Amino acid sequence: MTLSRVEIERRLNSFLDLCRRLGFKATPQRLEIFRQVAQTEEHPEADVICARVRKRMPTVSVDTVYRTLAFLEENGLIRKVSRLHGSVRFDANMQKHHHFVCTKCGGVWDFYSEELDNYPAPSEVAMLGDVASVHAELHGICTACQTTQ
Amino acid sequence: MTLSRVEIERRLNSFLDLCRRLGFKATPQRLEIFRQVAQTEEHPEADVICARVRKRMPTVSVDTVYRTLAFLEENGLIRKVSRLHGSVRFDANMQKHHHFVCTKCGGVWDFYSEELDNYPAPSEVAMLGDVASVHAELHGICTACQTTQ
DNA sequence: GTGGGTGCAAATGTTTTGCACTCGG
DNA sequence: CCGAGTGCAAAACATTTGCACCCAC
Repeated sequence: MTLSRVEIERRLNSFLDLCRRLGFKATPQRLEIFRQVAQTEEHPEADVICARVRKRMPTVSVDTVYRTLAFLEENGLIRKVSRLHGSVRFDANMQKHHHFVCTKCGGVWDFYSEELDNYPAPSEVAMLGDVASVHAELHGICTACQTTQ
Repeated sequence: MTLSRVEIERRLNSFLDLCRRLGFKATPQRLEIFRQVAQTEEHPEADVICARVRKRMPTVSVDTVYRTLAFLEENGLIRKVSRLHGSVRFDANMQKHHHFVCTKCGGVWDFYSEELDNYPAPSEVAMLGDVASVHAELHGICTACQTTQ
């Protein structure tokens, strides 16, 4: 699936819509930063986004980029593609396994699933490359956090 | 699955084995750092590991912890459970989707799979909590990196 | 006009690096 | 012994914050 002009347009409109609905300011900086994320499928990092934005708007500061990305994420326009609550963790379990992550407390539990280990990649993926391993992350609320309300 | 004394023992032995086989030094620092990762299932972050190591060996420096974790990872004793190739990336695709990650160039591609979206969590997981979403990451080598050798 | 947003600079937190010293094999 | 490994301090990053100024509404 390639990103169509129509889809990019739709995304930009949903940004303008959000601002209109909730009274946020649709500043040129915000629009440009969002455009740089919305018009690509390559999941760029913050510094890459910053560099691209600055090509068109050289005065935009790094912190505006970070603040805007946080703003866009809070309002559901973009997603941070990071795993396990954002920080690097270490695991001495070298068996094939998957993770259940509690989105409330950040706790992580291992679980095993041959079904996931042997998940046959769709042809779509076969065209992209050879799959060597599968790792799934299930997000939800753990029982402890459910009872603690 | 809880971590048994036997399993911890096995892990520590595989560390000593590695050092013996490949001529690395089994220093007390390395052993203690590895023990802290090997004896828990909670996937601790670097600073947590550092703090725990220092309880028993107060003089261990932060950089030794980082260097040792890197050393252990390079030699397949632990895994870094981290974000897509180490850095936080952003994605404006808000549909349910999954990622194919090239372990060579770090490229990330989206793909869709209803099968994964609707993956029924095993009872093991149902006991841990309620699953709200599934995200799979397939790792492999992309076609471009395969041809570039 | 005015408050939400921005830019700057400085602070913070995390990971890496250079170098001299140490100690495990 | 002697070179791999460590400790220290400083550097290199990435991200956040305080504050004065500005411009979208």
